[in-house]
Amino acid sequence: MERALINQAVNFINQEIWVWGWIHKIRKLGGIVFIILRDYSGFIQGVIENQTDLSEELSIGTVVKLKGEVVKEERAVQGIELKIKEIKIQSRVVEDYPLQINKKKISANLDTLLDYRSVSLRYPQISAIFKIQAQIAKLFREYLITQNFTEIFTPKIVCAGAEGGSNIFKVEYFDKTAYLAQSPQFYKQIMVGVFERVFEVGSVFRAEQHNTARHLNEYVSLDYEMGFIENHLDIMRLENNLLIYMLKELKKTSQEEFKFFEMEIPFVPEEIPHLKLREAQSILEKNYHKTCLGEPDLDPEDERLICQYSKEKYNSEFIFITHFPSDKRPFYTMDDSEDPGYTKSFDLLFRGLEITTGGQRINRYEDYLTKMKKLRMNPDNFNFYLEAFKYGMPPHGGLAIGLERITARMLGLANIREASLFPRDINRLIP
RNA sequence: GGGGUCGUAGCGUAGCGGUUUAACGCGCAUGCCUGUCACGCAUGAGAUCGCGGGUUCAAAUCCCGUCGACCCCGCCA
Repeated sequence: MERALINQAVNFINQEIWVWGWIHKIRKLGGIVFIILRDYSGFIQGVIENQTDLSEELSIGTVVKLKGEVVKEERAVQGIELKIKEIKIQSRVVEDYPLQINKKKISANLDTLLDYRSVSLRYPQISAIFKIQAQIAKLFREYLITQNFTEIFTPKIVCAGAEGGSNIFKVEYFDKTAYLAQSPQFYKQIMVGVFERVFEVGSVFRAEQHNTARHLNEYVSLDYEMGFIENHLDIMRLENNLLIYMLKELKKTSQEEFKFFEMEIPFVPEEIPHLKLREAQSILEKNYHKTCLGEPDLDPEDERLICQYSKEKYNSEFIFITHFPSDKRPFYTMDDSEDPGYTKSFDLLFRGLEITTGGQRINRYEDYLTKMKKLRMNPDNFNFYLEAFKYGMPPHGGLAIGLERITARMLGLANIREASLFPRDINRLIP
């Protein structure tokens, strides 16, 4: 008994096939029983007539192998139907589902969905989020590989944080203290000295005590870093092209999943507009009466307003903000010699939220020493990192995209936790 | 870390201007139903109203504490 996938059933009209999956829904109408079966490829309606005892032991979630004849049936929504002949139960349900996964609308709060994650992930509307997320990660890899990037895998247990400060998790490492990586920053820069162009898809950890709809304490960072650049605009150009590629491909592969969210797959302009932070701030003052000039960053409301502006003015849901002040960016950020006090760094905002930070990095050993001295950092603590710069490092830069953030914004999810299979936040460690 | 809101059957909610058998929808169980696709109809089970204390003749309802959740802000992807 070979398995047929549900979405292939249409190729077996008037033939008997075995399909394997979960009972998704049962509708008993007396002498006739309709059963919706779910496998990873889709749904099919099965029908039992005259021997309804076949359905007696079935409940929502029962895992079965089903034998039936595929027939054309106009009365069925999909136009085909499976006339069930035999049912082999593989696994029974021990308890009723705490959530109803077969309704058009999900009627549960986020907290409940997360508490019963193994169940809630079986909602077609919820699993679609992660189908799309998998596509986003795949397309990120795929595109960068076409641009001759090499994928790298860097340690997540580290001896020092890239950003420093208190937002770093401590872990016991035998008789030493180690930390969970906040970013692959140091390692991807080191690897520019090897492969010139590298990328990584991996988890990063932030011990910040935040509790918001856009923060997680563990998230997936899509990173890349590349050598021999002119300036930060090269990094932005590549991200622009990456996004064009991603969304073009998503349009081909994920149209079905997007339907659940009633969201348009976003359009990426040939050239995403960019503004210096100060330009953005004076626009906010002029157009929206916000007083923010001189602030070192945009606050969440500013981000929403500037995205609104970008949409209206440039017809772009994406906008780059560049030239953040030197003292608000990490030590490895390159200053812009033509704009003293400001850096060759940028954020990418998408639908009101920052989804990327990047920029050009310092690449000369002496410049690191000068910068670290100025910031009263001890270079001895970063020997493994600085070593790479002693032996020749080209001008380079890179960025990081928050996978959950881009997923959430693309699908219009209100809370970033919805875009994480098993989110880690300030009070959630289970599941 | 600061501010705000909220905890009532498995899930989503109503009741909070004090006195009932704590209500409704979904789900579940039983029965009826041969074209359902939010199937329908009938009957039924299921809640020490987050927890602890207080006020009162009387508390889901008011007060205090506690635990948990959600939203906003700082910080960030």
